[in-house]
Amino acid sequence: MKSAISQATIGRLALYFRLFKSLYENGVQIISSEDLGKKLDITPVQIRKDLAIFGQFGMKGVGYFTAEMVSKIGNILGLNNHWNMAIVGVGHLGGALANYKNFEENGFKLAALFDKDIRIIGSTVHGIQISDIRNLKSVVKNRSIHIGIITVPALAAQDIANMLVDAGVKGIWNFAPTKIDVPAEIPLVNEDLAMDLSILSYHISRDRGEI
Amino acid sequence: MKSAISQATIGRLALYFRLFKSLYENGVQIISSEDLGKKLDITPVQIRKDLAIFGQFGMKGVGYFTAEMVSKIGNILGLNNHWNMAIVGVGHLGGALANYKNFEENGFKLAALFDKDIRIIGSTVHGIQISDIRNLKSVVKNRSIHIGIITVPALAAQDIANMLVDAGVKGIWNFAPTKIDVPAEIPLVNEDLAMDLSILSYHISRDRGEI
DNA sequence: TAGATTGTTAATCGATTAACAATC
DNA sequence: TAGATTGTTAATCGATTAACAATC
Repeated sequence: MKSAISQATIGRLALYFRLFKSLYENGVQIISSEDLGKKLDITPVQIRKDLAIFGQFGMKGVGYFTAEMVSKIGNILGLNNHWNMAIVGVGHLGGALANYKNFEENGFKLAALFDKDIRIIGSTVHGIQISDIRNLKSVVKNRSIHIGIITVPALAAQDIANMLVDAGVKGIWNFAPTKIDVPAEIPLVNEDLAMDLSILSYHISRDRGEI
Repeated sequence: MKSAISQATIGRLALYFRLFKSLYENGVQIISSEDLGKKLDITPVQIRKDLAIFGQFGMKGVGYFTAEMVSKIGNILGLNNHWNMAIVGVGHLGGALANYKNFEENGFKLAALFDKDIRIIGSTVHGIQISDIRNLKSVVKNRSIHIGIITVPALAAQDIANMLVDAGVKGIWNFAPTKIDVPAEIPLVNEDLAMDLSILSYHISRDRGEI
C-alpha cells in the first residue's frame, strides 16, 4: 500500500517493457537510459527515476541488461502471468479485438465471447463460440475469466460491468464511451476513442487558426 | 499561442461535450458544475476551472446552459467542423474502425481506405472501396483527407506516417504499438491498446499480492 | 433580497527536471 | 584508474484543490 506509483509511470513502464523486449529479441544485451530515451522520446532522467522506484535495475557506468529488464518489468506489470479475457458485445469493435494478435503474444488469452443477439450466439469468432450473455456468470466462472472487456453501447455498459463484477472478474477494460462505476478493488481502464479523436480534432483546429 | 492548455483539460472538455450533448438531447436545459461533477467523477472546481479558461460560459447562481455549451465546446474542439478521414491498413482493427458508427455522428467522415494487400484492394468496406496504398498521395489530395488513421503493424507505421504527412494530412491517429515521428506542426494522437492492457494487468497483479 | 453558483486568486500537491554523489 | 552511467536528493514546474469574492 501507499504505493503511490503514478499511472503515468506504469504507462511508461509498459513502453520500456516493449522496447527492452524488442531490443533483446534483436540481440541487444545492454542499453543506457540515454539511448532508451532517444528511442522513446522520454528523458533519460525520467527513465532512470521510473526504473529506480522498483529497485536497483541497472549497473552504474554500464546501463541496463535487456534480458533482466524484460523479466523484471514483466513481473511488475504482471505480464508473466496468464490472463483469461472475455469480450462482451461482439459488434465490429468487439469482433476486431477478438481477432487481435498482439494480445496472445503477451499472455492475454481470449477465452469467452458474449452477446445478446440471438442471431450471432453460437457462431464462432477466432475459434471461440459466442455465448448468450444470460450465461455470463457461469461461463466466466467455469473458464476462470480474469478480465472483462466491455464493447457494448454506452447505455448498456454499466449493466454489463455489474454482471462482470458479480461474476468475479478481477479487472475491466471498458471501450464504451461512458463512465462506469465499479467497486474500488476492481481495476478499471477506459479506452475512450471518441475522446481521443476529439483531442486530435482540437489540435488540428488550433493549428489552422492562431499560432 | 502560449496557449498552455493541458492535454488533460482538452480530454475533459471532450467528456463535458459528450455529457452536455446528451443532457441537451434529453431535455435538460441547465445544469450546475456540482451535478456535472457527480456524473463524471470530476470535482466541480475542476470543471469550472476548465471551462473558465475559454471565457465566461456559465451564469453565476444558475449554472451552465446545455445548448450553449454544446455549441461553444464543440467550436473549441473543432467538432462543428467536418473532417475527412482515411484508414491505412484494413486488417481487423482498421476494418472495425471503418464500421464504427460513433464517428460519423460527430462530424468525422470516413472517405478513404488503403491497404497494400492485392487480395483486398478494390473490395468495399462500409461503402468505401479499398485503394492501393501506392495511390495514397493522390487519393488523399483528391478526397481532401484531413486525418490519417494508422492501423498497420508497428514496423510499417513510420513509413505510413511519412506518406500521410507528405500527402498533406492535417493530423494523425496512430494505433500501431510504436513511437512515430512527425513534424511538430502535425498533431499526433497515439492509441496504445497494448500499453493500456498492461496498465490493467499491473493493477490486477497488484491487488492480488500486497494491499 | 437571499440563496445559489460561477470565476478567480492563493495554497497545496504531485510530477518532472536538474544537479551530483555513488560506483561499476 | 578514468570514464561512463546509474540512483537519489533538491529545485522547479505544472496541475489540482481550497477559499472566497463576484453576481445572477
